[in-house]
Amino acid sequence: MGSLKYIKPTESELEILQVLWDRNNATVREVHEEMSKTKDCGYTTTLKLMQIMFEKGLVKRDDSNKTHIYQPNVSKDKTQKQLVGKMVNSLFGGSASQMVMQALGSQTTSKEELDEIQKLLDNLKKQ
Amino acid sequence: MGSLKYIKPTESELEILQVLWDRNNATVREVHEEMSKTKDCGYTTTLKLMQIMFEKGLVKRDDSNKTHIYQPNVSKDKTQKQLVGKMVNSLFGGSASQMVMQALGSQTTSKEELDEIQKLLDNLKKQ
DNA sequence: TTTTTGATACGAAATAATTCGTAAATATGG
DNA sequence: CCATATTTACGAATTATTTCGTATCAAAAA
Repeated sequence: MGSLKYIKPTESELEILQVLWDRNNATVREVHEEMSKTKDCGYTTTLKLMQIMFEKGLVKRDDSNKTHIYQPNVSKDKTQKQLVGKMVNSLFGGSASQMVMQALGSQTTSKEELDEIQKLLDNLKKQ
Repeated sequence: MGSLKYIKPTESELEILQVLWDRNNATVREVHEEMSKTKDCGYTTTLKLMQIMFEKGLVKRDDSNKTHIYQPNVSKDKTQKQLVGKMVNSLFGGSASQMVMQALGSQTTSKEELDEIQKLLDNLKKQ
């Protein structure tokens, strides 16, 4: 079950996936408009990236119309897990809690968020 | 205060920094031996990488002897913060707790580690 | 001293990632 | 139908990263 190969999205690919995860599906133009807010590159650049992502299997697309509609083909959740795991291993010697502490320590976290984490923690402790 | 520019270490550079953080200082040979355990590349490759890191200011070195001694020139803590922060923003829409939950949910975490996190959580809640 | 060993320097090849220009195809508006 | 807009395809240039070969120098061994 699940896809067998781990394709690590590049930085640009992650930006595109972000948009696709948010909107569930989008055309190249829509993705490009969205990304133009924070990044400056030509339309065909975005197009090319998305074509490559299609070849890699990171996205799927409906090309029954001239204007193709793209969708993510990797889940946000799995991708997050994969990249967090990689970072835990390469930067924190495999200790997730080290990373958690770094994240909680340096970012400001609201009371609601802290409560959520507390709940999760309680669950983990039970097991 | 602190260095003004943010140099994002590449993946290979992070591996090298890892060794330097662990040992505080090391020669190219030592770094290379250590990395050879998990990675297969020639000695001059490691050397070149470390020379580039020196130019970028990621490491410093004592070259008063023929065999140079390298030390990290960026702190582990700051680098972790920087990269975690980047990941929180690019993958978790800026929510650190989202990332924390992902990290705790997918990795197995020992009772000791959970207790540590609990302590940190208690502290954060007090404020 | 001569040879061998181990180190740095450095150019450049190999690979990966990003960027763009141009051509061809299809739709849209006059 | 024709002109214009929009889109995809695709080759290729650019930039970043990783890799290695070779020259050179200095220390240690013979």
